[in-house]
Amino acid sequence: MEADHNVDIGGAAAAAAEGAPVTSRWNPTKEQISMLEGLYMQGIRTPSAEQIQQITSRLKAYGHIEGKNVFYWFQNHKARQRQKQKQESMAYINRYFHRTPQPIFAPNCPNVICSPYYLPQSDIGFYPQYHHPKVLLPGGIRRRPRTEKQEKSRAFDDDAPVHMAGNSQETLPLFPLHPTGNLHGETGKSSIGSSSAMNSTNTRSFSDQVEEGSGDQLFFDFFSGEGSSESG
Amino acid sequence: MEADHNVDIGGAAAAAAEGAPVTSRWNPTKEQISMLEGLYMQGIRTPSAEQIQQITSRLKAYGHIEGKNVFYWFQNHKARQRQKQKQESMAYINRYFHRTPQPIFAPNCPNVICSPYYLPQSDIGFYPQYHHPKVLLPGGIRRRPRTEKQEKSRAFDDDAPVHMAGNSQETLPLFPLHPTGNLHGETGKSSIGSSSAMNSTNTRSFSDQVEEGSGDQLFFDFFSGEGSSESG
DNA sequence: GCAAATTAATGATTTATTCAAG
DNA sequence: CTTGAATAAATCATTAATTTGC
Repeated sequence: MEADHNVDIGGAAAAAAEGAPVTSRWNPTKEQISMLEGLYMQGIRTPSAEQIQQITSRLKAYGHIEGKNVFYWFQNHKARQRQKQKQESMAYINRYFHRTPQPIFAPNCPNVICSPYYLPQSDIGFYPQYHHPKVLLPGGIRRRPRTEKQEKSRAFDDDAPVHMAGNSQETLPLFPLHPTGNLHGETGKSSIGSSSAMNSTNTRSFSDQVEEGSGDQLFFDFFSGEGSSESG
Repeated sequence: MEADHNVDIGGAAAAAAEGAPVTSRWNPTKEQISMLEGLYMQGIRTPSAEQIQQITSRLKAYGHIEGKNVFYWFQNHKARQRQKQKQESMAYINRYFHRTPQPIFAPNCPNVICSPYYLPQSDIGFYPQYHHPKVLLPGGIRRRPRTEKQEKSRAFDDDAPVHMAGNSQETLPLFPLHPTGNLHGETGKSSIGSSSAMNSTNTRSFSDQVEEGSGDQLFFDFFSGEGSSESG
């Protein structure tokens, strides 16, 4: 229970109120990036919810940040590192093919490029998370050593939020989760305020979502219909 | 700590108490599926957080269900419907090619298969959500009308859960969101009492969160190091 | 008829793509 | 061009159907 009073519970909202550029998207500070990279280098690839929370909490000291940002950062960083690696591999292999008389998959297994920059030195691969070296061939070979049994993966927490009743100091960012759901439309910006959405005009523009207006109509209508005559 | 009153308010927990197979994964009831399908047929493709919450609340009357289940259901259903349609389209085209002397793309535009099983009868395609016929050619044509401007899409709910403080009656499930991360882990475990679990025996099979053992070690170690001597 | 073995569905995760802000 | 954010596709894993042998 530290005096985290400044918890800018809602950086965006606060910023808006201040007149700042309502940062529509997270802008990581140097420190934040450093720390994130450090964590990544330590082998953290897909932080668990707990970890995300902790990371977020820590990083909040260096600027506004939410769980989702951490989540996305790792997601993107991982993907892009892999991408980079893939490209390099490809280049390497290409060069290899163009230069040498293809040893027909020599015993050396030249295709195992592993570790563009963070590979374990030898066997110290005991990261809490999974860190499969994962060769990443240019375009074929789809590895899937995940069939082990899966540590158990970290899934949702169910719908738990409700636990923390009145402690307002923390406001655990809960972090985003899910790719598409989302909230209440434009007001969203203010987010934290706890959410809400006082009016949610309508996000219907590009993808799906029914307009909240008539949408809900339909939505509820359906329920009314089914709800009453169902059970059979 | 807890007296294990097993508030079986949750389906899983209750089932466990009863002797049922601790269902490690959601098992929708007939009613739930019917309603979900109805909603889908109404055009709902990617329900917003609010919608998910409402749907979940309603469906709870027919059995245990959580926001994430609803979320996933739509995700999967959408994907699989599309998949199915694609296959059918392919089959159709294949047959077409094998039978007739390819009219060189006749004026009829035979490639527009649209609607394997739920197409509008003639022009009544005014679903609130997008209903792009979206031909779905076997393997090309990647539509992307999403380039509109994006109202801002409905993203996560940020850290919204905190809203309802002590009202234990509803406990709006906030809904899961996110594909992989998950949320506030620790406390989460006990979540609402709905699921989870009093002792973690049941859901833990796949649930989430590492046991925070060595993993956190590293994690914190880093922060200690960076955190203390970082700042610059 | 029932239980073990298979197969088919489908819930849940992860990875790859895509979009757009800075 | 970089990269945070969002969505879709691919995959994995568990549960319900279904089949098979007794």
